[in-house]
Amino acid sequence: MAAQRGQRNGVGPAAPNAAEVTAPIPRVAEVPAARERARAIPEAAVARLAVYLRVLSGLQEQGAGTVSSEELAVAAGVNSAKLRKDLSYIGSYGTRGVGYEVAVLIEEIERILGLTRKHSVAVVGIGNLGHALANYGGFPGRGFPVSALFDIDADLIGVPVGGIPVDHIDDITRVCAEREVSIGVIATPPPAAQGVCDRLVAAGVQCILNFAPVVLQVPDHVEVRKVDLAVELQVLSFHVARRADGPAPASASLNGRVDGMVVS
Amino acid sequence: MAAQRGQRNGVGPAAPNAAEVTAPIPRVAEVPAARERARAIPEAAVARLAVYLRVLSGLQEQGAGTVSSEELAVAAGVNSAKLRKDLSYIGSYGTRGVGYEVAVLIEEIERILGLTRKHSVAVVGIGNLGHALANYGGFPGRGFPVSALFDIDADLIGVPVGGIPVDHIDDITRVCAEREVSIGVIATPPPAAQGVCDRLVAAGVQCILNFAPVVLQVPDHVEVRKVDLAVELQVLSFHVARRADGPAPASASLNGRVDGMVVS
DNA sequence: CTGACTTTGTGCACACGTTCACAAGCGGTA
DNA sequence: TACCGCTTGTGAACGTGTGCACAAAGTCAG
Repeated sequence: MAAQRGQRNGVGPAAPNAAEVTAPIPRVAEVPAARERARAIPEAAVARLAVYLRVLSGLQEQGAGTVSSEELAVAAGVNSAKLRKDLSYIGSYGTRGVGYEVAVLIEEIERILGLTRKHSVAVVGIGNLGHALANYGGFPGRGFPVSALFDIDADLIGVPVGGIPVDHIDDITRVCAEREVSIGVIATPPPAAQGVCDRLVAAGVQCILNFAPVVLQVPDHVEVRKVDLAVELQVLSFHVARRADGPAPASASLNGRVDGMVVS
Repeated sequence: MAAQRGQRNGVGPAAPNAAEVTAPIPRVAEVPAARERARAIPEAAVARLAVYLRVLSGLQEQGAGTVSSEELAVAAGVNSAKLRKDLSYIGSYGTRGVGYEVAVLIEEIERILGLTRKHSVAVVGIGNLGHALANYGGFPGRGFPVSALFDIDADLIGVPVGGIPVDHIDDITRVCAEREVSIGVIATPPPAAQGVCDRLVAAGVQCILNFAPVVLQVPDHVEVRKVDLAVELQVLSFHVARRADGPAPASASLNGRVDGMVVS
């Protein structure tokens, strides 16, 4: 979340009945509004939009033309009111009494998430995880071509992984510039992470996805997201421990899931 | 955040002066406050506690005896007030005017996170990611021994990965029971995820870490956390796009990071 | 023993995110 | 055309989490 220093307009204690934000102008005037709107989307909502997008793609493949907020919400595992609010952040693309047109929604979410432009990804650290990431099919299929791989191990240099040859980390600046990499993924051992991060930043990468269990220091203009597997497990561990204490609320639980669908 | 249905005792506006943990006199009827307290720790704080724990381990290896909230906060990348509040959720283990004793803090955080007990982990889906997880050193070193691996591919069965032989997914119930697996990790292709999830639940697994881009349906008593790589990238993409619009705040940024530390 | 200094622990206020509930708006139907 | 039922979009209430600022509580020097 880094920055955020910017003072927000004095919304204060819930602007009583502030001038209707929707503006008197019919939503035809979308030019500045659409872009300006993006700044206001809560981080949490952005992450959910990505989930909706995936669900919508699935629906589209099944030939669905429209969906109601209720259907989509269930499929995405959220409350329908939240879903509608999330969608309202990007505009009004639904039809009352009917629902949302799948194709339109996909297009709009992709636009807001910036997926209309391809974002080249560079993966640094071609160990087990790096291999997995380089081969991960979910990336290129969704607008994130992995276009560069780096490592420091001489044995790996030049060897293609997932179709892309591994470059030496010393060439990171040049290669990233050449291939217009905008997102860097750090999958190195912890001690190397900050150094790699610095190099990525120097190479002009704007966003970093960090898998190393290290707190990265970056300039304000660089966005970092981290995925820490150990932390995830520890949070789960906490829940196990918490449950072990409480006298357990008897049965109750075991809700109405019935389908015994099994891996096929 | 699946469940949460349970009605919380009317803590309401901050229990006036919650009994001090160390005090032998639990003025609120209930039992050991320490356990009860666990229920009140915000999810976000739990995740940060895990981070503090990692930083503390590093400090301990460097021979540090005590740390102030300020030092620890900087190392963990958070605000010191937030850190103190997070620590206050687990008790009062600091000394005013001095700071926290590293060893004590480590012990207490581990206790709260339930790390004093080992949690066996089962990884399902031994593809690229599954391999990475099976070999990931961060798990066993921190109380999470990976003790079972499963896949549906006959060619993999019996082959040891990271020292553990792969079992067929059909044996999941038996093997998980034998090895007392409490945490399941799903690293299968999306279509297989829900089926695997159902089997894990049937096998008695209480918590699941899901890497498949699918919304899992589980009974209320099972805790699920998901890691979705595509979503992470899309959120980053959103930030890139957002930045591309705004007139860019000129330079400014580039804060005072100086150390040119580079991967060695 | 006293007083100055340091750092914790937390009350409070604010901002953010979630949920509810309902008016507005649209399609279908007679 | 006028009505009816359905679904969206959103104002407002609520709950949670964050950050500030300070009293309480301890150390250390003299």
